[in-house]
Amino acid sequence: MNGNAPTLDDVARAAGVSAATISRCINSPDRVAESTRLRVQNAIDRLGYTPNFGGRALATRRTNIVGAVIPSMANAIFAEGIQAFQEELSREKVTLLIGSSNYDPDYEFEQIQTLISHGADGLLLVGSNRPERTQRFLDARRIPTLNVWCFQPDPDQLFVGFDNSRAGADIARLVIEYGHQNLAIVSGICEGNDRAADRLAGMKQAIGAEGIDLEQVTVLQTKYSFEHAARAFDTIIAQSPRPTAILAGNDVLAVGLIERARSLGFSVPGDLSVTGFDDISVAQFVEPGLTTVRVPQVQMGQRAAEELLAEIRHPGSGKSVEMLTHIIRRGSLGPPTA
Amino acid sequence: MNGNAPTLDDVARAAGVSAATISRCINSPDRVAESTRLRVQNAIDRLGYTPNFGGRALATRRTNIVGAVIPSMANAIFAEGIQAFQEELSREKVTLLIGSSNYDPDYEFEQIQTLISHGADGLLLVGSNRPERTQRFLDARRIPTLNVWCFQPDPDQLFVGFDNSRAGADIARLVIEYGHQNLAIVSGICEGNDRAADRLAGMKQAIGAEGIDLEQVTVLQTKYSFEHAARAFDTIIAQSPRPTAILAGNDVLAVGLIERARSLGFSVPGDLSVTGFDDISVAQFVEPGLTTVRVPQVQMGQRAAEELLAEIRHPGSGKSVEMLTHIIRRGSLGPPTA
DNA sequence: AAATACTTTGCAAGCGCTTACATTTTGCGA
DNA sequence: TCGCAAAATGTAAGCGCTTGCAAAGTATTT
Repeated sequence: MNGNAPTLDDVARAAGVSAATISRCINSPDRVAESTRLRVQNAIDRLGYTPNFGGRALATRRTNIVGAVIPSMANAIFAEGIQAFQEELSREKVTLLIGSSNYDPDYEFEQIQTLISHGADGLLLVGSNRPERTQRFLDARRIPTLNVWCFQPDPDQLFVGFDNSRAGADIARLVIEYGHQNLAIVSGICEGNDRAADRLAGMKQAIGAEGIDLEQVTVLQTKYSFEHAARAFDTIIAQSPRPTAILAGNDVLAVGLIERARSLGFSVPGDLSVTGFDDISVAQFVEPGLTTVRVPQVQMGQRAAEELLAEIRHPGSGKSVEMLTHIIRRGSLGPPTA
Repeated sequence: MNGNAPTLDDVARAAGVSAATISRCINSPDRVAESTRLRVQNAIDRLGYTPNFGGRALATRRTNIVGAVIPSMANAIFAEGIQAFQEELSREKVTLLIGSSNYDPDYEFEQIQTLISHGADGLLLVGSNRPERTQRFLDARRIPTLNVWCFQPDPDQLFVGFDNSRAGADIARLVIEYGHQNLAIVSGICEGNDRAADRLAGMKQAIGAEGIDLEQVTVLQTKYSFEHAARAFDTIIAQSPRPTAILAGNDVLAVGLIERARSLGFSVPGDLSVTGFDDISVAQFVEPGLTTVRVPQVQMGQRAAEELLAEIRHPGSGKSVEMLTHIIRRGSLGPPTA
């Protein structure tokens, strides 16, 4: 905040009216006479006045800020959704405060505290299972909170997301339909990440239900990076019998797997099929295109903004929304070669 | 902000001291006697007190928030840099407020106003040429501001970036070295985007300097999307003589060009070379890999945070930093086939 | 024991804004 | 022309916090 920024009083003096009138010009223009409003507007422009945030927050007990804590900004997965979220918010003159947790629950808690101490009127969080401590803090503060990227039929919380488990099951089923019997899964790290855990659980459940022995399915958990995926690939390819399809918990992993496969001379899907999850934009630019689960990020972001704002303005009025995912078929999944 | 949140006075009453003492316990603990501090801390914990942000901001005229306005969050180009920026900030207990401008100067101005009215102590902006009006506003407010993604030897402004023009020239020169004489450029829209404009200018300058007639070089400006790039490709490929290389102002455009080329049956770089700019992660996953200019996003973000914080804490102490780019050679650029 | 310096605490004045209430101005019907 | 309701504006009391200054309490020195 700047020392010499003009204040309401400065504007009032310049326009020859009282501070209250200026305030009204800004907050409820129709309660002010046309002529004064013009004069005031003029003074505001001339002085370059912007309301002081602290003063306003103090007086209204509202900040018009909402906070979001996402696992990482560097990840394309969240970028589009958060962009949509913020566009929707700014339409309502609400500003977004962003923190990122690096997939670490402790760090997430810290970020949540920061956001709240900075006056966030509400919070957008990714996923829903967080440590007791975090949950307690949130409950105590009664800050409107909305969870995205997952969905649970819990009436005490707000969700705008989808069923990761079901989506995981869907894609696993598709792979099996193609005739694959020898599978491997490369998942993200499940600890502290319910989306990853649910996807994995869904996949396993479907695989089991299709009569494949889960003992025979290699499951690796690894960080979301091309390099880690490559390493995972090396482990998997060394096994015998060698899997004919790898289900990845995430497109980044899938792309990493494909790249590694190709650079080692394997053909995808000839020697090996790969599926992803999320449908980030790279998915259509790898060779072959990635068969993956499309997540409605943009809608999710928009809808999340709507519901969170509703909840903030009229507690109790925000609603949970379950969104649907669907599978995008591209070249990376094919039938196994005998 | 919550209605029933405990205030300083509540804590004061609970601890049996004055509000001032509580405030001191929080902000300068060593000016308070050990015994009282303990008692106060106890009361704070018991009541679950957190300082009210508005009150504090009002009293200290500081928010510990910095704002950033980036063209788009959906664009991978900015994601990594901003992530690094925010990590660096949060190390210093400073929070990031983000706005996005959608490459629209008016909207950018609006976002800047929002950020400032929300109390941002400083601002990170992308690029440097903005409308008179915006600049005037910024100057009037004397808000510490730092520009990234570009560099100018202007002592009155802070830059942490690189010379887009030089980088553009570099890549153009490389293409010509490969033997291309028939060139086309697909640039981003230059209006209101000095990075795009500088890159284009640098390319043109280098092309001219190498003795190629600029009149013969088709230059298209288009939005940053795969679709727009595809359309640009169609225009270019219809020309005669047909260019043997296309210089893109950005990796998104380059990837779009390559995809379109391949889907129309052209071989890259056999029939046509393509170069990009930025080295976003897709660049290494397209087929062929994209020859492009690597921009040190992460360092830029980190360094920007350091310098901006310096400038905020001690006006005048922030320094401009010029970073270097270098060309990453991958398969998309090859010699022209006669 | 008195004088001095230092530490610890309290008092109270804002910081810039909103808003209930009071006051003034305006418009309009009688 | 007057009276009155409605519209426009002003007054002033906070919102929760920090901080300069003053007061009170303690320790140290003479």
